[in-house]
Amino acid sequence: METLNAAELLAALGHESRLSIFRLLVEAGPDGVFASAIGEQLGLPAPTLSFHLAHLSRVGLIRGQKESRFIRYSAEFATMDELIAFLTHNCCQGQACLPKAAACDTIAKRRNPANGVSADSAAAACCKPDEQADQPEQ
Amino acid sequence: METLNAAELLAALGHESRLSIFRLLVEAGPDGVFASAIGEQLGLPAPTLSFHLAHLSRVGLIRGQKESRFIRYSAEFATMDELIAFLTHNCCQGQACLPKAAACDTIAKRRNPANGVSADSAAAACCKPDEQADQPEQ
DNA sequence: TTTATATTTCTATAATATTGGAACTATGGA
DNA sequence: TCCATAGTTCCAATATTATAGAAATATAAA
Repeated sequence: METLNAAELLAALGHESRLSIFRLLVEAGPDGVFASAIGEQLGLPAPTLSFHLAHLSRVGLIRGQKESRFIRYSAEFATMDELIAFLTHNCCQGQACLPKAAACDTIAKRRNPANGVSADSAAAACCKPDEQADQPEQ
Repeated sequence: METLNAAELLAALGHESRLSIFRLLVEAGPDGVFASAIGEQLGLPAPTLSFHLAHLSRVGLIRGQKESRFIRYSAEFATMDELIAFLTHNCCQGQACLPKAAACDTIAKRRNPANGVSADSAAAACCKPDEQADQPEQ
């Protein structure tokens, strides 16, 4: 992911209504939520909601799937994943940047086909060396 | 972290120049970089750079430490950490939301005082159940 | 004390984003 | 067909943000 692209994603999330929408969809999971339900839960007028949904869709953070009269929106987890990877990539030149972060030894299992995606996420916004070839620039 | 606060952080990062500054500081590590060096590397006029540094400082993503005539800026890793935690918190109601993410079993070591902060970071922007009491709302 | 350097503040301008009412389109049910 | 509902697009007012020159401040070196 390039800086410009990452900045677009971050800017899309950098608005209270859009962040609320995205978080709602992240918590909802892959099944997503109908647009009308989002608007109801967040109390947004339809045109405003539509504007923000379009913005989030345009940058690829959510996706809408039409179902008869409704549109079911869901989070694009892969995009969020890439964004977080960008933010934390090559932190501190791959050195342990936090005093306590001595045990940076679980990287190998990241995206290991054997166990899929590991569960640690926000653990350390740091310490992800380059040598592991984990999408250094895709 | 509240939604409004997280949105402010994301908005701060949602600008190409500021994101470049922040990434530069993340890669630089805890020692940070002098403001002048940042401006040189990114080719930003001094007032523009100052404007963006002030913005990032205000929201707490970076910190500036004066050293004689210079100011040494460094990333606030803890803030980035909290932001990523907010983004990924309670994803998919704590269920595995990605087909492959069956092995969500390494959460317990998150922030374990024994090994400090674990190395996995961008691994899965998902699957962080609530039950672990890992800052659900601080 | 003068000068150079690092950085900020002031300022005006330009560009961009947000908002929601009104009107429109699409779909399904009566 | 007619109506209700879900959602979008249009539009204009408003608000916010970014930009960089010029001037100001602070520090150190000559």
